[in-house]
Amino acid sequence: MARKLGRPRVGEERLSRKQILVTALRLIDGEGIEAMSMRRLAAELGVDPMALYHHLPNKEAVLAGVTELVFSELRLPAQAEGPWQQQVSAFARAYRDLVLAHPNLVLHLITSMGAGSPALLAANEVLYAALASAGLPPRQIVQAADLVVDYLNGWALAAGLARSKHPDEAQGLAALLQQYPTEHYPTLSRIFSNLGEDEHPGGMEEGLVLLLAGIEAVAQDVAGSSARQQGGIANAETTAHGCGRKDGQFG
Amino acid sequence: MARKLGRPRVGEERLSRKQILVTALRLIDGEGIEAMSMRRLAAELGVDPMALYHHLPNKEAVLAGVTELVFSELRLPAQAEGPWQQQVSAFARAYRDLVLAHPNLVLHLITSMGAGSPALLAANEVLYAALASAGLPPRQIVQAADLVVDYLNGWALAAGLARSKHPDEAQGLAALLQQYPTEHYPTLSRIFSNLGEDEHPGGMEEGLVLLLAGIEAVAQDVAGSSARQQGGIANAETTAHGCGRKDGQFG
DNA sequence: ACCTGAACACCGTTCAAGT
DNA sequence: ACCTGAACACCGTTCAAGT
Repeated sequence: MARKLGRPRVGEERLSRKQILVTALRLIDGEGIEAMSMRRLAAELGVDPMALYHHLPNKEAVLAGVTELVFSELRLPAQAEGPWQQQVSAFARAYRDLVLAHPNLVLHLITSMGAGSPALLAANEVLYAALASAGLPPRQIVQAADLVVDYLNGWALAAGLARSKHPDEAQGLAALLQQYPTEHYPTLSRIFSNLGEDEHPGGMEEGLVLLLAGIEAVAQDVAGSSARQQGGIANAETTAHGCGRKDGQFG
Repeated sequence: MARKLGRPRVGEERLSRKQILVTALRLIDGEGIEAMSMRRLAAELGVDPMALYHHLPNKEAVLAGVTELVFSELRLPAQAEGPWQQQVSAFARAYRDLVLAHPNLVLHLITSMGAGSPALLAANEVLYAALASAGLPPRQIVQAADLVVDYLNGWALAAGLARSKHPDEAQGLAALLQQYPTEHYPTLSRIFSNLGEDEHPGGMEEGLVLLLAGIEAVAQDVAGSSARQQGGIANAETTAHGCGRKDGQFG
């Protein structure tokens, strides 16, 4: 706070990349993603806006750095402990906790799942190892991992948005439905009226269990007949659907 | 193009809400979401920027209107035709086609799935009707629908981003992996090296099939023993996992 | 009613200048 | 090297004025 101008002496630099990112994250967590402007961030640090550009090339880099910072906090489970379903569940919980700790960053978190930071590759290593221990062949491992990641991102999006918006805006389907006569959307009306008040699911586990059951069905299918040609989940479709039709519009 | 000033005569208004939204969508599809500024949009319409505010209250309303416009194009399948798995698949394909037709809008599409436009309630009506015809009780219908929607949004996000970014940026996990020695991420390296070049899944159907298998497992479970207490997917966990442990950290 | 134009309070970023 | 300050080219939006 003392010095006002000029180059600081060695050891007393006022800024660092890390410090900028930590402050940016605090700003985002506290006031939302739109509050994080370069000028506002600089003000928060008590510094000229342009000083930031000596540590990070642009705003996009700041947001990428913040996202990387958060991902580095991912508390991955120890590998290969317990049944593969529990490994996947533990992975999912770690990701969920990360998102719920920083709901205002959710859009950046989920859009960065495909990026290449080491923290992310480490996370994928854990997920793939869990699925590999289920006995799936490579192609199905990738399919199952994509399924898990896509689901987690979709769930995180919904949960993050619900947390970062004002509670009055976060209307569920049930609430929206009450603005219309019941005969307008008969199935929705029937289902939600037959649902207890506190019976709404909403958690991540419920969906994950269904999803694991689906993966397991394929795993058993593969184990039961390892000599099927070209393997693949097309077999699962036949098995699971009970009707072998492969839709022509697909793909 | 002829008149320059003042109030237009009746019947020759230069602007309409619909026209603004259509132009905004064209701009987004053609040049990306960040190209859609109020000033740019006005220029595209050959009009003063402030003219827009007589038809829409602010930029957020423009984006919401564009999103609603796109959702109104959702080509929902006819209800209750064929087995429920095909109904869900048809619903999923309709949503996928919508996203792939407007990849630059993907973030707004997936964040609006929870909003309350009539088009969206109609879509949910179809999805819930399909799941209801699977014989699931209300609570599991909601769980399964959430699962499907979350997965579709997660998939749409990944697919939309891949399409709207430059192809060189859209690196898959396999490409990123090659920057590291194989012993760094042994499972990932093993799996992707055992995967044929054109064997990468990536489509929406593969995951959906796994997911439907999981729902079906629960549906059979419910049908097979309808007298189980409080029903619910906890049963599916026991059945599917083959290990009755309910993780304490869950929830 | 509908469009205009100036103005306000913001942005991200470049560039030349300070120490 | 690191920070500053003015400047540029944008934003979204308000407000008073035109017809």
